Formats: sequence, structure tokens, C-alpha cells
Amino acid sequence: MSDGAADRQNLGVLCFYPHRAMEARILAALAAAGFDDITAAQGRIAARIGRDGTRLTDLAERALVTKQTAGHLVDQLERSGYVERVPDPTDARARLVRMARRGQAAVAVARRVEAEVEAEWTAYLGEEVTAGLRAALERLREITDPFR
Amino acid sequence: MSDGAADRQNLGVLCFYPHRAMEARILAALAAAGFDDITAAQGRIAARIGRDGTRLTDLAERALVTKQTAGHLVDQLERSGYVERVPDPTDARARLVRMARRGQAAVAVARRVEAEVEAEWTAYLGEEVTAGLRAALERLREITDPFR
DNA sequence: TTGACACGGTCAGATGATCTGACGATATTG
DNA sequence: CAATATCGTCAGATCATCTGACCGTGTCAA
Repeated sequence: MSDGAADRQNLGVLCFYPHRAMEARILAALAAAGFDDITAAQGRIAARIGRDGTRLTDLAERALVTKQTAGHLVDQLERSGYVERVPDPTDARARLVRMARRGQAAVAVARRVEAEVEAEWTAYLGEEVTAGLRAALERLREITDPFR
Repeated sequence: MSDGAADRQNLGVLCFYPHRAMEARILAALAAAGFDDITAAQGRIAARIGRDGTRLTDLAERALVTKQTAGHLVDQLERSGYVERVPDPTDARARLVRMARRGQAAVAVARRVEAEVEAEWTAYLGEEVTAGLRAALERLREITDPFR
């Protein structure tokens, strides 16, 4: 699919490492904080829930999975008390998935670790390079994220 | 795990989009070229096979999965004729996984698409920004890739 | 207003990917 | 040579993911 380990790697593969590293760090911190019943896939869904709740279909679209998969993961998150489903006042067909109390607590932990890891990366790369990296990635997102 | 869609996203999440986009493009191209029996997970393993073959344990380490998972995926790749296992001349315990003829053909297709997608990204971001992005990601890999 | 179609979500079933734990065979090292 | 580490596999379980079918609700145009 791409190179062996030694050669120049494509940008997609290079993006894999930081993504995976961040995810692993957050998951580890969550587990250490007592949120040990959350999986990576659940986290990827939960990470895309907006402040006022998000529709299942939107979650699926943002996470690039089918709505069935998203539904499955939301079921688990709901059972574990991280999220809740409420009716969407603007559309009787839809329901909004939003953070429950336990979910908000987990988000707080996740945010802290995110900031911590970013700080480490910034310390290693330097402020300027990091800012450039972020800008480039945000720009790239415009053409690689089918949702936004 | 992180923000809703609107807010500022952490660098890990931002890395997700290009990675996923590249992977999807390569997979689609492979399927179109007749290599339609390969999955993303198989591709992630195959992408890490070096020119002269690579040990299963190394593949697992590079792809950040257990050796059991790697073995499972290599089994499938072998059954589909993409790779072959040969004895490691330097160690009777080990075997080297290396590309078979069909695998090499698939790699050729993948390389072409990689280059194509990178060219698109470069056109969108500009030469300079893209070079900066690559440099930053390569640097970041030093502290986020447990293997290298 | 009503019929055709789009959209939000779920159910059912299948497959794929991944892990933990245990194990046999070979290397390495003191 | 004995102790220990490494390489890979087997077995079994669980989680994630997809396709296809389906029901209820919204939308829009004739």
C-alpha cells in the first residue's frame, strides 16, 4: 500500500502516527480516571457530539461510519451512562445524542490530556512549526473531510 | 473525547482526516484495478512490508497491533496471493513475510494513487506549506511512533 | 390534500478485526 | 548447559463494521 518502513512515507501514513498516539494517550488517561469501559470506537463517536446534542446520522457522517455502526456504539455509550438520547424538538423523526453527566466528566479528562499532549508536541516541534502544522491540517481538512 | 464539530479540534483528530482520506482513495483505486479482495486492515499490514521481507513481529509492531492480529491478516493476504512467507535464513524461529507477484502489482497501483493524492494536496496547500507539513509530521513521528 | 419520495433511525444477520492467554520451537547468554 | 527471551501459532472471545430490509415522519409539488 505504501513503502516499507525505511523509505519516504506518504502523508496519509505520516498522519497515522500522531492520530493513533493521541487516541492512545486519551484512552489510557480515561481508563486511569475510572472510565475504563470505553473503547476507541466509542470515543471516536463521543468525540463528535456537539454541545447541544447531535443526530445519529450526523455522528455517523462525521466519524465516517454507517449509521448502524454509530447506533451500535451510541447504544453502548448509553448503557454505560456516558450519553443520553432525547427527542429532537425540531423533527419528530430524529433524536439528539448528547452527553450525560458521566460523559461530561469523561470529556473533562479527555480535554486535559489533549492539552497535555499538544503541549508536549509543541515543546518538541517549537511554537512556530506547530502552528504551521495545525494550519496546514485545518486547511487540508477542507478537502479530506467529506462532512465539513 | 474532543470537541464537537464546530470548535477547535486537537491535532490528533486533525490528523485523522488526511489519513482516512488517503486510505480510502488507495483502497478504491485498488478495487477498481481488480484488487477488490483487500481490506483496510490488510492494507495497513501490507504497507509495512519491506523490500526484502519483514518479520511478523515487526509488522505487528509497526502497525500497532498484536502479533496475533498481524498473523491473521497475513494469513488472508497469503490466501489471496498478495504475500508469501519464506523462512528467515538468519533465524530458524522466524519467517519473512514478503510481497508475492500479485502484491507487487497492487503496490504499484497504490504508489501511483499515493502520488496522485499528494499532488492534489500540494496543489491545494502550495508547495511550501506541504513541505512544512511533511517535515513537521516526520519530526512528530519521532515521538509518536513507538516503533521507529 | 394527497401521493411520491427523501430522511432519521432501528432490526437482523454476517463478516472482519482485534484482543488475552497459553503454548511449542528456536536463540541467546551467563 | 540451564535459564530466559524471542518468534510464531492455536484457541477462544469480544468488539466493530457492513449490507439489506424496514417503519415512521417530513417535504414538496400537482
